[in-house]
This record gives sequence, structure tokens and C-alpha cells, in this order.
Amino acid sequence: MADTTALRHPRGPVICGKNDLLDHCEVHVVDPERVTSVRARLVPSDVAGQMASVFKVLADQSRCRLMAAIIEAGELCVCDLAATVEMSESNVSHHLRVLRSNGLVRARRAGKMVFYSPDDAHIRLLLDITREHVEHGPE
Amino acid sequence: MADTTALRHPRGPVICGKNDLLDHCEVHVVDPERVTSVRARLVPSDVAGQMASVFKVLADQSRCRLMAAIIEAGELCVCDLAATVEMSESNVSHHLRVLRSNGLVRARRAGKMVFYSPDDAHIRLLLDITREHVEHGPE
DNA sequence: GTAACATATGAACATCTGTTCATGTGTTCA
DNA sequence: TGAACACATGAACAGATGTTCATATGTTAC
Repeated sequence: MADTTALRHPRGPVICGKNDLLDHCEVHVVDPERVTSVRARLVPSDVAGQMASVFKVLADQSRCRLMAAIIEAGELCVCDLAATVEMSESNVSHHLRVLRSNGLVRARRAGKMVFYSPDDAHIRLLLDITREHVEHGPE
Repeated sequence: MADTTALRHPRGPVICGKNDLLDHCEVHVVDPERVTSVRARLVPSDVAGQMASVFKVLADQSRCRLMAAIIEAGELCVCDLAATVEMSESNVSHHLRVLRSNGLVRARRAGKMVFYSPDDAHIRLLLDITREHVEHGPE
């Protein structure tokens, strides 16, 4: 889950300030008007970062299957989840922590067991659209 | 973009076959009926893998911004893209390759320049839903 | 109390990822 | 031809990720 847009290496790109909208130091622009207009309507960097974080959570086969199983079942305890997706309970637990700390699932304790359920309606949509996308081609 | 569900380490989990639906070797199941039923309706592993791949492409702030910029503009050349998102052209090029080889954008050559445009309607939906999600809370 | 159980956490690891710099490819215009 | 330009590619490196095994936490039943 690397978030690597921030420049980590000694020398950054050949671009200068952050918000000087190309009024100087244009480096290499072909259609400055268009660039300025797109930049004005573009999603802010920090929002894009948060969006990437959401995608990162889903960017793993195991977590996709876990999330799909939880949505399918409505609610499921850790050991049944492990059996459903055929993974070790430890691994499932690690992944559930990621899902939980990112607000995709909710946990409910019932005696020795902990039951997990979906905690966000958008996520189901994301999974549905993406499944549609990979199963019935792009179009 | 790790796809690590396949077991890479010496000893796998304590689960046995792949499709023996819990008729033996149940390891640790609390509600076998539910497990069997969820497993039957669960998205297949390979589809989940493809879904994770799609999310992986978007699971990076730079690519989210690039994709958003391309959608916003309709079509943009590499150097204008670089100026728009404030990244080096080399880095942009690397990311465009990922977007292109995963079918998210299309490339069109025009003289010295190459113009990139969206190549899939689903992706716009994914970005819209996710932006909605991060900007207007979960619910 | 103790034992057994369900889940969580930590350390270690092999592997993957994004960025950079340097270089290569393909196109246009003298 | 050759120089200038727009873009692509490759190697290298720091850092992040998923899985494993071992161990810790918390709950129930005795």
C-alpha cells in the first residue's frame, strides 16, 4: 500500500512551485489553456490520495474475497470466514484489521467469537461494478 | 501490485483440498451450513484476482490523478499530462503504461505526440463512487 | 483458579512497487 | 543527412505489502 507521490528521491521533477498555474516556468507545455482549465477542475491531490487508499484496500485478491464473502453472508465470524475463503485464521485476522481500520467492515463481539459485517454501502457498488467490468469485458 | 494469495511460503495453511466443500477436514467451522452456502455463491477466486488487479491499477495517488485528468480533459498528450499533475514526464510515461496495458486508457499517435484518452466507461464510475465515498463520508 | 477455545498481534521474510536518472526510439523540420 | 523534440524504456534503490510461525489477549466452562 505504498503512497509514493511525495518525492522521496534526492532530486525532484523539473517542475517548480505548486500553485503557480503555468504563468512561468512552463517547462514543456503544448496547450497551456487546456492544462490550466483541466487543473482547475481536477480532483485535489489529497482527495486523490484518499481515493487511492480505498482502492489499495481492495487491491488484494484475499481482501476482495473476504469482502465479497462478508457482503454475501451479511455477517460471519473469523473461523467461518477462514473456512469460506480457505485461508489461515491468522491471515484472515490480519486482513480483517485492514478492512476494519479503513471502515469497510464492522466488528461485533459475541462471546468468544467476533462477527464481521459490511460497514459501507459504496463498497458493495465498487465490487459489483468491478466484477461486471472483469466478467463482461470493458465495453 | 503484489498478487500474493498463492502460497509462497514453505508451509501452507492448515486447509486441505480446494473444492471439497467442507465434507471432511473442516478444521474449525462454527456454522458449516452457512459456510457451504456462502462458498457456493462466492465470487470465484480467479475473478476476485482480476478484480484486485483492476483496483491495484487505481491504488496509487499518481495514477488516480492521471486517470482523473484524462477523463476530465477527454484527451491529453504526455507533456500536458505531466504539467497538469506536476510529475516528471518519465514518471507519467511509466504510469501511462500501466493504465494502458490494463485497458484503462487508449493511446493515439499524432506526429511527435501521443494523446491518451479513457478506454473504459466503468472506470469513470469507480472514480466517481470512490470520490463520493471519501468526500461525503461512508454511509 | 485452570483448560480450552476464538481471535489478535508481532517479528521475519520474500517479493513487489513507485520514483529517479540515463538512455533509447520514433517523428518532424531544416 | 542531422538536430531537436516527444515519448518510452531499463536499471537501481528505498520503501511497502502479504504471508507465515509463534505468541498474546480475551472469553467461556469447569
